[in-house]
Amino acid sequence: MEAELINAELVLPTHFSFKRIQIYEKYPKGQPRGRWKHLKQILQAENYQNFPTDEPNYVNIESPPSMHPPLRICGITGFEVCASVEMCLVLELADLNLNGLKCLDGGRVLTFAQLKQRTGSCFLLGNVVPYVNYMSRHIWLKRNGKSCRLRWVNYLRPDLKSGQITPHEESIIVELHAIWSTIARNLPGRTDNEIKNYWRTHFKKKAKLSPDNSDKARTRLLKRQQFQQQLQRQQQQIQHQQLLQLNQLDMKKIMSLLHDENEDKAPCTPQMIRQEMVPHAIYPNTAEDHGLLYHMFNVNAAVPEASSDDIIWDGLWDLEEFHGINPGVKGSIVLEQLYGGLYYSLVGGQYQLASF
DNA sequence: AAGTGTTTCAACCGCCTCCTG
DNA sequence: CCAGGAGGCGGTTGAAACACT
Repeated sequence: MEAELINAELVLPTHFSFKRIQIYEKYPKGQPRGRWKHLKQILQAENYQNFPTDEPNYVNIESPPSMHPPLRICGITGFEVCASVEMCLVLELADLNLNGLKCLDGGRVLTFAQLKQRTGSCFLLGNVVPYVNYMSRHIWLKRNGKSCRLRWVNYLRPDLKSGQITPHEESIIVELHAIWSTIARNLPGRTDNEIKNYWRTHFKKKAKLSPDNSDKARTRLLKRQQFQQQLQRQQQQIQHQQLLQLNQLDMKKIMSLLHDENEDKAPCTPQMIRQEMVPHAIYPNTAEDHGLLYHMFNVNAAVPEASSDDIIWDGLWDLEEFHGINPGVKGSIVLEQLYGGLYYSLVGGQYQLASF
């Protein structure tokens, strides 16, 4: 195994820059400018090609977010990393050992794209610790988990929205500018980096040209505060209504689960309830999951494309700020909202259902 | 076609907070 | 309580892409 690993390293360069892949072709003699492809175009094209296993390209140098052992909750699925079924599945499929030093796919380096193909989902890759460690240690040494994660979040995430910023999105950016992460949370599929860049490109120059006197600044601040207060009020109202509905709908199921727990004498953890009630991996930043969860809250209602409802709906995901809950544990937050007045408390090593 | 200025945007940097052991 | 690490966040950089002459 080790010998084959060394062979793979000889084939592959020691380090890839995310940006400089075509640098040697820059402005060749006799070639017109303007023929360079945007990185997005390169990626798109490569997605439809079958590269040899050990041939590096823009697709297979992707890395999923780092998932180091101290992190208990998967940043992608919201589930506990150790308890993840997907983890076992991926490890089995990728034929990895836990040290991450075993060469993949019968001695050849398995690319990210191939792993993605095998598992069938990008979501599962959030848990492939050995794969990331292997890659970072042996091939792309100058990338750490943080830079890979950043690339995933800002660029590779499957639920990222492409295309122009819509007027609706623009209005939110204008209202809330300079708090990029908040804006990003309110605009599904957009990253804070993208919004930041958009602001700098489209508005900063204008702001410089027209002198921003104190009155204007004050008005904007006031407007911003009003907007946030309005948002908060709407969120609270909607949350209250939804919780009332859900309490009625789900109480039976919760009681039956608790009943089962007593029957089987097995501990009923939040994860089990979560799996029972919400069989899909909850990661509400995808359009699909937004749709799913929207229907959970709004039976018989259509998912809005991009309306003021987006703000209200997305605001639900910011509720951890109100409750002071760990922002990484989104799956749990959903459940705490779902069950309204009910929550789980850890008493004497056992989870107990209680009410607020 | 070639040169030059401008815009776009992926990635990096450094500080901060939070979590874990 | 403390130290160390991971991740969040806003500011910044600089190469690629684009626009204009």
